[in-house]
Amino acid sequence: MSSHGYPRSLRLLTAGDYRHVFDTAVYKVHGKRLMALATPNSLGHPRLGLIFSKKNVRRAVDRNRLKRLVRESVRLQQHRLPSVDIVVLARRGLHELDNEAVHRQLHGMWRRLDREAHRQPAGRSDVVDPPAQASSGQR
RNA sequence: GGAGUUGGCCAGACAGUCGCCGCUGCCCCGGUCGGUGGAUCGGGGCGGGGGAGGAAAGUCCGGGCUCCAUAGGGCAGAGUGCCAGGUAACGCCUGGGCGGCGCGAGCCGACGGAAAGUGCAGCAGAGAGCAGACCGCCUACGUCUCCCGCGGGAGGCCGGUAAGGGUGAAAGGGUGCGGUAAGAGCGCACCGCGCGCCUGGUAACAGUGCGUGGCACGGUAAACCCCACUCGGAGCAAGACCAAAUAGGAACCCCAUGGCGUGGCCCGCGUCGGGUUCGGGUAGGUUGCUCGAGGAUGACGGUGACGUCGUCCCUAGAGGAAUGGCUGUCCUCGACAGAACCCGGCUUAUCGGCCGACUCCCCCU
Repeated sequence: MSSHGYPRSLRLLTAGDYRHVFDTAVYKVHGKRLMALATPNSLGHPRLGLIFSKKNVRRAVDRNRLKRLVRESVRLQQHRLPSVDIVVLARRGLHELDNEAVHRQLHGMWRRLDREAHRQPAGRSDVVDPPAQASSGQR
């Protein structure tokens, strides 16, 4: 369990998972040309979803590169992150940043997210719903 | 050696480390079946091996595949457009013809029809379509006036003339001689052109070939149009299968002194018909999904595109979407750019490097 792998369980998989994060969105963290929405889950580890639209990042090569960077960052720092579902959104102009800059942005965002999660420990009803059931309730 | 044309190939390399997605070997755990050793499904660990492109792009053509439609034919619409071949097919490729560019190797061309019809052509210009007299040239014919040595001369009228100037993208063959008042295919020679024949060629087409016609039938068909040929529609979010929860439906059975839930049971409380089966079907999952008009190589046929046969090889298959992050070393300091059902093309983007043919120029022998 001390590994730094990136198995399927660390990802948001279904449209329902994404919907849940957007609907609740307890935490909101901004970086340079990046934004992350997050909401607590009861799984004991974070999960990541990515939304990099063609409108904001024009070329497929850049989209692939940037998504890899975000995943890599989450993979390496998964044990320092709180138990939340995160959706990272790209803003326009993100492709102009190089790998090092993106890594720095993400590092800072995770720290802020962690701090926020500790400041307002969401012990309310949000945590109780597992996202799988939340997705079914949205019809 | 320099300049250039053309065909093909490569797409930073290596090492360490941490990951991702298929495949595969062994081991472990769990479910089901079977039953000690097996089968199957799911998960995990440790090994092995594979993992973007020449354009993966634009989605501009052509197919395969899938579903829908379809007796046959026509119209409309769209597309293609020198000829022959190649191909599953094409708007692609090969060879040939014609025209243009280049000293050349080569390159470029929507390259059918304007003697079916309709239409269009700014400005300039006298005139632009069965043409036209602005300048110029001529005044022979007919006629009038004048002069004079009846011949002749000057001028006018009626005119003649497309050789020259000028306009234009384009002015109704060219050169020369004859001819004439001046001219003119008016006549002739040569060149060119049209038509018919002949010859060569599968054909497009070509020919110091033969005959014939004085000779435009102007341009535009990426204007309508005519002619010939081709084309049913939609797309992998195609399509197929499995299928929770909730609501609703159908059939059958049971019972309303009841059934169901709660509970070990009774009372109680809550609730109302209950149970079984079936089909449709949402979320979700599986499949379609990579062995194919496939590559490599050899032989044979063909000018070639390509075809036939033999041998060998298996080379991404994701799906919120893998093919990467970090570190180090080196060099020539790395462009354009990321598969999404699969092929054949075209077009566009692109740092550079390598190899093979060929052309021109210069130098040496």
